Amino acid sequence: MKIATFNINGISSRLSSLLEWLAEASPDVVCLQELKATDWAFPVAALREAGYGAVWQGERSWNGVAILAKSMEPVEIRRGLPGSESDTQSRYLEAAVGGIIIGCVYLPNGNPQPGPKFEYKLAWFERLIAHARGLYKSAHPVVLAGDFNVVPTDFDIYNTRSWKRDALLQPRSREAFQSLLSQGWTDTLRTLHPQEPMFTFWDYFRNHWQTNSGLRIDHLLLSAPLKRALEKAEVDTWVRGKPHASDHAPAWIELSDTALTRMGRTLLKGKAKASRKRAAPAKRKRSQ
DNA sequence: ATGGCATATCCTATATGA
Repeated sequence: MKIATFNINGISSRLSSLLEWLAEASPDVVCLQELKATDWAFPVAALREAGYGAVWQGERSWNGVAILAKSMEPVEIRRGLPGSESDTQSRYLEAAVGGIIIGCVYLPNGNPQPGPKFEYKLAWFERLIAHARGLYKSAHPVVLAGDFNVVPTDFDIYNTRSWKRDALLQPRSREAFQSLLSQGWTDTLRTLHPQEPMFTFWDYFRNHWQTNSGLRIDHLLLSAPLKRALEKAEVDTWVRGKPHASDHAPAWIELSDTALTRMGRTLLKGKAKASRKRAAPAKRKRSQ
């Protein structure tokens, strides 16, 4: 199973390149961020024609997240994080696809910092960390994928010189990301490529794409049951090189289907065992 | 400290992104 994340930077003006990438890469699941479109402007018909079911949470002008699934309809679990009912920004969407929980994340950018936008970023991050803890502990197979707007280390950027003051590199942003990982999540791109930067974003300025001056800010994280299934983690950099491209490239992982099948059986067994355990004391009580 | 570019919208201007 191939799972991807792609900050599309405007789905309306990028629809043709999205369809081209879907046809070429054929991912099973896609997390999209920065739709920059209202719910009713989401191109559900074009995506269905391309073979993808979708759930989405749009917003006028900014933000917006979606989860696509090949030949399936993702089953929506939640939109928005717990504890942010008054937050109107569309930044988190969660759905089940083929027995896996997919969390699509668009973390606030946080610039300029310091300031209220940076505080909003950190507060949002705390809510994500709290929700992720529950997901991880649930022992479900979970993938958290999206634009986290954090450059985890200096190795994840071409050069820190002009970015030192940026919200993406601040110690507090990095601490929050490490705190999330410390729950046990696997940072897939870094785990499978410890020696390569693996950039996912190149800004539109100063020929940064042409000089490969990028940042790694799009991440795919795995919960414990999926770790053994991880086979590949890559970035489709060719998409960034196309004319009229998003400033992000799609990043994706490949999970072994045989490992997923095995994992499914183990999880079912575990559930059966757990329900027997729950049933056992009740029986004893009744017989007493 | 600013700008370089790109997207969106209440569009000969402004907010936001990272």
